[in-house]
Amino acid sequence: MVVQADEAVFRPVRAGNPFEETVERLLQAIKLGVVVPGDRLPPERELAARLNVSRVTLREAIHALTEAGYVESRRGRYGGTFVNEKLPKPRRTPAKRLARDLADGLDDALTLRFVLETGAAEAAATRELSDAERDHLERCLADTSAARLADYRRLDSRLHLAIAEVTGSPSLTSAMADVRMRLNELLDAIPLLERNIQHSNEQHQAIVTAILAGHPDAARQAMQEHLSGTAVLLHGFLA
Amino acid sequence: MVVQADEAVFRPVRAGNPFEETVERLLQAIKLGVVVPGDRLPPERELAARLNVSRVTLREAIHALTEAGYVESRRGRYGGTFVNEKLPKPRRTPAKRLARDLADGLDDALTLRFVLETGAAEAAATRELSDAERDHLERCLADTSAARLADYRRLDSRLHLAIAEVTGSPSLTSAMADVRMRLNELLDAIPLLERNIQHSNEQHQAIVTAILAGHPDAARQAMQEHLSGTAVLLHGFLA
DNA sequence: AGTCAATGGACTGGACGTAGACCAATAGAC
DNA sequence: GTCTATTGGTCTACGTCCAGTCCATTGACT
Repeated sequence: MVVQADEAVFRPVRAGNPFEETVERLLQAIKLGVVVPGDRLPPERELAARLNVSRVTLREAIHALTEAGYVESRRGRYGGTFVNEKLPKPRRTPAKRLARDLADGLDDALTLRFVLETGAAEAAATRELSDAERDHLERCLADTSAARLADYRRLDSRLHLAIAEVTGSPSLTSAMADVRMRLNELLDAIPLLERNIQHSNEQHQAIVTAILAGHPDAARQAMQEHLSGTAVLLHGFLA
Repeated sequence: MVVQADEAVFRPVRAGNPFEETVERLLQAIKLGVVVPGDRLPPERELAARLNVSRVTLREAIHALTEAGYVESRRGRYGGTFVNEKLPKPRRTPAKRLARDLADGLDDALTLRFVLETGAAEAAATRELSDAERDHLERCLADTSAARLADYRRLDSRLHLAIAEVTGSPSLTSAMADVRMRLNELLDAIPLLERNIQHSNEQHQAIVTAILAGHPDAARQAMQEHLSGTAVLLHGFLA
């Protein structure tokens, strides 16, 4: 039984090379809706510094995303790298890959997500929120409600991330972003239905209302119900 | 308000160089009680593979820990790298460093810890536990209760980690190990009192009992009370 | 006493990542 | 129209890290 803690502590120090990690991060920003189509990424020099990567490596990552159709770069003053208006469709992950992920860590990811998201909802409802934070939450909620089917996953992620943001804990936000990326890959394999969206929107409303009203228990409860939906969906489709 | 999510997503891809990260990981294993004095670390070749680091880099890290007095290496078959019986005292972090950490991320770390640990306690109580897992939990609880003052922090960490382990989610365990390392540095600056320990042990007992009985709400509640103790302690001493 | 498998210790060539300087283009300011 | 600050694009010299190989040592087993 020392085994399990070993696994956690002696896990890889770094997942891949800096290039791959950087690509993953930029994809995270796009797929989780942190930067939306039309947005400009920070200048290469600044972004490289923030990611703690050399400019060369960052440029290679950007180049890869350009080839994949996610971004476009323009030179000159007031130039920069911009997120495309038309994002490429997520390609369906091969079934073999899904099966591996399933055996590997579906329950792991779902457990962690449950803990992080219900905890974030509770923590957000506990805190005293500024006006800007309240506006931000409501804006994200409205955006998600109005989202078309193609944009739904992205704006839904953005809303959940916004809840993490208003806890005031960047580490919590990062952790949630990471686990969401892991799950989104699996979710992309599952069809998104109109009535699921409607139900989802109602739950979002309940969650945000509880947070803004400062009701931690209600917020946690609402988030818990919301998450159980996708959890059974994933288990149903993949198990 | 896009700022906060930016910070989370565009955070550094890697904290330091592989050498530093590796040292940090090995220290984590020792300081959180995953490996105890007298234990042998996995062979260099295996450990390097698991950490995804070259053997050279791992050896440099081990060398650093040897110099610092944490481990000792012996050659030959049945040799290896062993954790010293007498561990070096954690050196008091300079007040300036503490002040920085305080401003930087005390609330961040405390929020994340709260979310992870209460969530872990709840998740552990929700799961069906194997006999081995129940034994492991009780063993860790007993070890902590019997701990002498000098060993308390380490065995306490080990117990909390054990709770994460029995959730069955390695990612959750890793996340808890990381945030605990961040907080332990601060806790080392605070004197440990006998009566705090006694109180702590009673709370541990309540938490483990609730988990073994399969009472998620009680487990969460007990953990919440347990954590609030050190939270106010830290705020009191550092704020 | 001898054997041998497992382990730490040491070396080398090559790939990858970095830092820093410099070039090229662009759009607004004047 | 010209200037100029800002941004992406390119190149070079240097460090770090890695994969692979071989050596040195040890202690249990025969």
